[in-house]
Amino acid sequence: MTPSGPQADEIFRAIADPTRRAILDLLAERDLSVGDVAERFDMTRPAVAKHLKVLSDGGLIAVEVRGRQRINRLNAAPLADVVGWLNRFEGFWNDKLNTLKQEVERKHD
Amino acid sequence: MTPSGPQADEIFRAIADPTRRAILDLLAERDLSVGDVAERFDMTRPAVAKHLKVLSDGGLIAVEVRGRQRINRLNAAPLADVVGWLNRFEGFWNDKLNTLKQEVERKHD
DNA sequence: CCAATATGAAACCTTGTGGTTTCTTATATA
DNA sequence: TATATAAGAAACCACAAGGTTTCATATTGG
Repeated sequence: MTPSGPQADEIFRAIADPTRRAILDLLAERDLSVGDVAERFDMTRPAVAKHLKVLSDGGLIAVEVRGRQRINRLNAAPLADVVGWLNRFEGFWNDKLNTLKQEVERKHD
Repeated sequence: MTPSGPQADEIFRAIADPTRRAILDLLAERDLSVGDVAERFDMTRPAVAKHLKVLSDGGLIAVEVRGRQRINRLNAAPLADVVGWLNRFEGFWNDKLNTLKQEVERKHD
């Protein structure tokens, strides 16, 4: 059972693209207008605007219209779905880490 | 700064597709051959095989050749990269959760 | 050895995705 | 009010992605 609904797909899709992950990283530091974001990437503003749209579709950013510019603000809450999905694998990499730890400890005897 | 290297992209890409996430969910329960996996989806075996390839490229499954069948085993370790990337947003949704908690507590007064 | 089985591989199709350019619209400001 | 600026919208393009069908190959079991 994968996270609920069509929303999850949009979130996973949103973070699948490296540019979009980088945008989220930027917005984690400060709110930025579309143009501000576009300035920091080697691509045109419309391209960046599309990425912002995808992020918005995933609910990962909120857009505040301020005069003629749109300020994009990070909304990390939906990422909790990703964390939730990852949680079910925690046992697996804990097992791995435990195995590793045990091996290290055995070598230290 | 997004997770390091081209590997991260492959991991994020691998988990972006709902079918592939479902496959990982399956493999979390037991190891399965290609055919075993394909049986549980409404698509042809080659299609499933391609998904398994993507998962393998991301290092998320290990394939053990056993006679004429390939047994796919989950390897969740690379998902730690995703967790690592998500960690930087922890402050954000903790803030959110805290806000929520405070509101609930205020209402309970 | 022969037939069935499990899979890989290649060719192909349709749609989605990430990007561009160009044009329009709305808001600030000199 | 005329002009700069910020952004949305639409048309277009190349390539990646997800799927199919068909064929080839290796192993297993009678």
